[in-house]
Amino acid sequence: MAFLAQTLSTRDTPLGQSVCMLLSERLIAGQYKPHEKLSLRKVAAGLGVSMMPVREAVSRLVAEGALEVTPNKAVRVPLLDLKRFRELTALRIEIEGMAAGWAALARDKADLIAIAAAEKAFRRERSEGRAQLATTVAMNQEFHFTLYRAAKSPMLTQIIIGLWLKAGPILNFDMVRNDAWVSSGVGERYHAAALAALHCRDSAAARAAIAGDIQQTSDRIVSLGQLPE
Amino acid sequence: MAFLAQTLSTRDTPLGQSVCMLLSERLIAGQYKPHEKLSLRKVAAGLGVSMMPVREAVSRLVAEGALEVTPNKAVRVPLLDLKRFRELTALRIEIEGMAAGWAALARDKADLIAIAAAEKAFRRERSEGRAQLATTVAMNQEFHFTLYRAAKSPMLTQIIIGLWLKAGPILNFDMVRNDAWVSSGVGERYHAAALAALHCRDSAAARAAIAGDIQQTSDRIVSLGQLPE
DNA sequence: ATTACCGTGCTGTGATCACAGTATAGTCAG
DNA sequence: CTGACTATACTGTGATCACAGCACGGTAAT
Repeated sequence: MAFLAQTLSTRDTPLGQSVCMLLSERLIAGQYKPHEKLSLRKVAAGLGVSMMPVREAVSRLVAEGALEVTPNKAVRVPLLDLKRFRELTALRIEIEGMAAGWAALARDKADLIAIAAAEKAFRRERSEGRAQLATTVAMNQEFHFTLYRAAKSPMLTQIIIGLWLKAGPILNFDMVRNDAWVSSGVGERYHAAALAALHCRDSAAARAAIAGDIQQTSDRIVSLGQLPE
Repeated sequence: MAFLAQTLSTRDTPLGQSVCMLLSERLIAGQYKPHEKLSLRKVAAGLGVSMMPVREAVSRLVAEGALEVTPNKAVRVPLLDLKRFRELTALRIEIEGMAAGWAALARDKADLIAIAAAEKAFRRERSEGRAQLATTVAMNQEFHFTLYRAAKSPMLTQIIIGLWLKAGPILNFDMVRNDAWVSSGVGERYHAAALAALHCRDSAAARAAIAGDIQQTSDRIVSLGQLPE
C-alpha cells in the first residue's frame, strides 16, 4: 500500500476506489489488450497494495462490463465480437451524440474556452507527427469529455465513461499498431465541426459532428477485420 | 450463507453477485426508503451470509450511484434533490425512449406476444383495485423491461437498469403511501400506445409513448413537493 | 516423436481478524 | 430539568488465512 499512495491521492479516498480509477484509465487508454488475463494478486503486487482493494475494483469493473470472468473464473479483458461492437457503436452514437446536443444548449463561456483549448492541444499534438500515440489518445479523450461535461449532466457523463471502458481496449488495441488514424487527420474535422456547433448553440450539428467522429472511428476498426464472428 | 442459497440459485453464481441482484431488486421495488442507512453487518446477518459478499454487492451499487457513502463513511440510499431528479428524468426519457424506438424496429413476434401479455397482466392487476401495490409496481417493471429487451441490445438494457436503480427508491417511496397513481389509470394509456406502436413498427410513436409515461410519472412525483432543494 | 497423465502452483471466493473513526446512549454536573 | 461529557458499541476498510477448482508444465509410457 506504499507507493500507490504517492501516485494517487493519499487523502481519505478508499484504496479500492483509487485502484478502480487507475484500472479504468488503463483500460480506456488500451494498456490492457483484449483477452488479456488479469490476476488479482499480480495486479495487487504491481500496485503495492493488498488483494482486497483490487478485488473491489475488479468487482466494480466486472459489474459494468469493462471486465469479464471466464467460465473458468479467470478475469480478463473482454474482446467484443463484431455484433457487440456494432451494438456498442450504435449506443455511443446515440448517447454521446445526445451529450453533444445537450452541451450545445447548456454550454458555458468557460466550457467553450476549455473545449477550444482541448481541441487545439489535440490538433497540435497530432501535427507534431512523430508523437506519442498514447498522448494523442489521451488528448482525444480529454477533448471528448470536456465537451460532454459541458452538458452539465454528471449521470450522462458517468454512462459515457462506462461505454468508453468497453470500447477503449478495442480502439487502442488497434491504435497502438496502426497510426493511420492519427495521420489521416479526419478526426480533427469532426472535432472542429463540433466546436463550431457549440459556438452557435446548434444542437443538431453538434450531435452530427460527434456521431460522425464515432462512426468514422468505428468503421476504421471494423475494416481491419480483426474482430471475431 | 445458508438459506439465501435456497432462495437464490445455489448454482455456481458467486454470492456477491446474488446479493447484488437481491439488493438491486429491493432498491427498484422501493423496499429501502431514501436516506435509509444500510449496515454491511446487519444486511449480511439478515441474509444469512458473511460480510464479504455484501461488501462486494454494496461496492458495485455505490459505483453505479444506486447507493452513496456519506462523508461519515456510512452507506445509505441517496435522496436526489429536485435538480438531480429532473436530470435523471430527462435521461430516462431520452434513453428509455431510444430503447422503445429500437424495439419497434427490432421486435420479434415472440416479443410482441410477451409484451402484450405483460401489458394485459399489468392492466388486470390494476383493475382488481385492492391490489398489492408492490405487485402492481413489479408488473409495471416487467412490462417496461420486456419491451426494452425487445430492442435486442443488452448493453442498453444494462444502462436502463442503472437508471431504474437510481429512480426506484424515490418512485416507490412515494408510491407506497400514495395510491393515486394506480387509480389514475393514465399509465395504462401510455402502455397501450407503446404496444400499438410496436405492432405497426412505428419507432417515433413508441418513443413518444414511453417518454409520455416517464414524464407523467415524474411530474406526479415532483408535484408532491417532497424533494429537497 | 507423440500422447496421456499426474502433480504443483496459481486462480477467485468466502470468512475472520484488526483497526481507526464516529454516532449514540448513559451518566454526571450544573 | 437541561446541559455537556465520556464510554461503549458499531461503522467501513484493509489484511490475512483457508479452501476448492482449474491450468499448465513435466514426466513417463506407448
